[in-house]
Amino acid sequence: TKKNTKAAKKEPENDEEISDEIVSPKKKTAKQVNGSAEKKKLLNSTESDYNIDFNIKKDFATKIVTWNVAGARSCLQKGLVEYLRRENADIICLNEVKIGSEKEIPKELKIPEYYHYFNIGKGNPGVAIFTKKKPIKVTNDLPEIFTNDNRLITAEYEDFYLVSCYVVNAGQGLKTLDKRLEWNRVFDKYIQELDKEKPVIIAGDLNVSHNEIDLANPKSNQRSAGFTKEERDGFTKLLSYGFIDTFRELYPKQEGAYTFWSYRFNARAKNTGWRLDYFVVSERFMENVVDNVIRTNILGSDHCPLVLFLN
Amino acid sequence: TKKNTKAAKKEPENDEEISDEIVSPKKKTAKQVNGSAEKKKLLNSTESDYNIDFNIKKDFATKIVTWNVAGARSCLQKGLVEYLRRENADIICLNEVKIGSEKEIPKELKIPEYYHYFNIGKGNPGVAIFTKKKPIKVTNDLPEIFTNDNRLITAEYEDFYLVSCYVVNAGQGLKTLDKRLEWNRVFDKYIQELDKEKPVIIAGDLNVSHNEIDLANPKSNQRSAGFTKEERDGFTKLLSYGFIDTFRELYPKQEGAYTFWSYRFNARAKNTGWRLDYFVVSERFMENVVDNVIRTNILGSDHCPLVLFLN
DNA sequence: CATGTTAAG
DNA sequence: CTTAGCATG
Repeated sequence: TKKNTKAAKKEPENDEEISDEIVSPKKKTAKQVNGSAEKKKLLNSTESDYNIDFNIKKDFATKIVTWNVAGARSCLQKGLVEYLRRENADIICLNEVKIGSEKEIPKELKIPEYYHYFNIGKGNPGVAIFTKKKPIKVTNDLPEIFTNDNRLITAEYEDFYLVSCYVVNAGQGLKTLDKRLEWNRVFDKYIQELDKEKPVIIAGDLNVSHNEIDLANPKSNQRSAGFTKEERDGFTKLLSYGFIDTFRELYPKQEGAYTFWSYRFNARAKNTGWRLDYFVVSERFMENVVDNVIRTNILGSDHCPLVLFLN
Repeated sequence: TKKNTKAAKKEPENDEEISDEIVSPKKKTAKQVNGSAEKKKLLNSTESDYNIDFNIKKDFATKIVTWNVAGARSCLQKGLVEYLRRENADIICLNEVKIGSEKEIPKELKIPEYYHYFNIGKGNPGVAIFTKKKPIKVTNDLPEIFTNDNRLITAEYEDFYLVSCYVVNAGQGLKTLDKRLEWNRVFDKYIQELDKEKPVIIAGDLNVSHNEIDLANPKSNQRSAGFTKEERDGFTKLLSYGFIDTFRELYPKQEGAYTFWSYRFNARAKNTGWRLDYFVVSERFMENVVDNVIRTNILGSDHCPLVLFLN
């Protein structure tokens, strides 16, 4: 095992130089200046974040990051690329990129050293995978249904399938709970099919907090999207097919560990959050999992990134 | 003739103190304004703007300002109130305030010392009049048609009617030219009715450049909204009923005098503008007009303010 | 290119 | 509260 010391790859899709600048100072109007001042002071880092793996004691060979960026173009202005460069993961899974077409993808997002796969479409959440190693195969969305939802990318590697996804949100007043449950059925079936061939790593925003420990206000959210019995049971069912929620496996009693905080009500400062983003892996793959870290203080979205360390 | 030396009014709708920092509550003559050393430097002012009436040689009793603010809440962030306090007009006409309801009006907009009249509605341009002297009567919109368009306010004073309006834009591809021409018909009729009783001052964005001298690129805009033959003839027709375009009357040969510049193409820096905003007055009232100044370097909107000085 | 609006989260 | 989309200018 080595400590993330891969040789520099040749640039696969982009021949730009990597800029030393932190943020390219895009011209702004007077009104934007206020906002940008806050963004500018490296937006999403603290000193302790700088050595980003300072708390990872064990060796690891592979690092995977997943982040619901809630609009990649906005997140870009808040330091997305600088964070990703610092994280230097082998595989980057982004969701809710909210980019409607290929030609709207800012070129800065296509970080050199990575192959870039986007599954995007107008009005849809959109997901992306950036990967240093070229996958054997990459496919978009589910095979039967929701095939134009731009919610899921499957990347097949030598030793596993990586399924990065943004699961259907049950919506205000649970108005899309039915669609969500239909998604669960098709998704579970799809995952099980993959699992017959190779271990599966599911990464992304599963839009559910599994248990009371996974959100700040379980009592008042019994009928809120993300904590209904139906959604929670759906997550239990997924695990029952032979999968493990890596974070909870590693930190079974850890309270206050969330990955999402509403932009409203100053929720992040008060840590009134939800754990909605996960790495879920095939049981037999758990032995390869070294750690799963929630990057709580990386800003730029209403979600924070999660990192999975593999040996 | 007095020099803008009205007795201090009692505060009509708001009991806040008027800050000495911005404008002394005591009225000043134009000369005193010139001599006073105000400290607050505004985002949208230049040194020569600071003594805002420096170029008005004659005495005046009344000052009226009209400004298409292109969103009053945005303009507020860019110094709208500071400018208005500095201008210290007797009557302020704002259009395109783009505020959908009374409760969305920021309280800072309700400048003490003025009575405030808003004609606003969801999705409509919206207009407002602030006035130090309470009008005899204030009415909204045209009497027959477009009565819910929130485009026009009529304030009746002792000596004149003031009609502040935002005229229908003929639209991209002239798709609302018909509506515009229908507006012209009803508007002309309305103005003529008022003119039978008292002189009329029309103030606002008339959404037309009358002649080639009134825009930077007349040749290429023959079929653009604001410079079609139909709209130009409409303006000629309005004048034919006995009205005068005060700016052109005072400065018949002045080129490059515009009141609007597209936000696009760096138009303002290049002065590729249009004269779309006017004071148009009854012929018999012209003797009361001292000057009409275009405040070219007041920023905050894609239009600039216009000031009418009356004796 | 900017504003306010909407729908989604 | 924030984003991206849209319609209007």
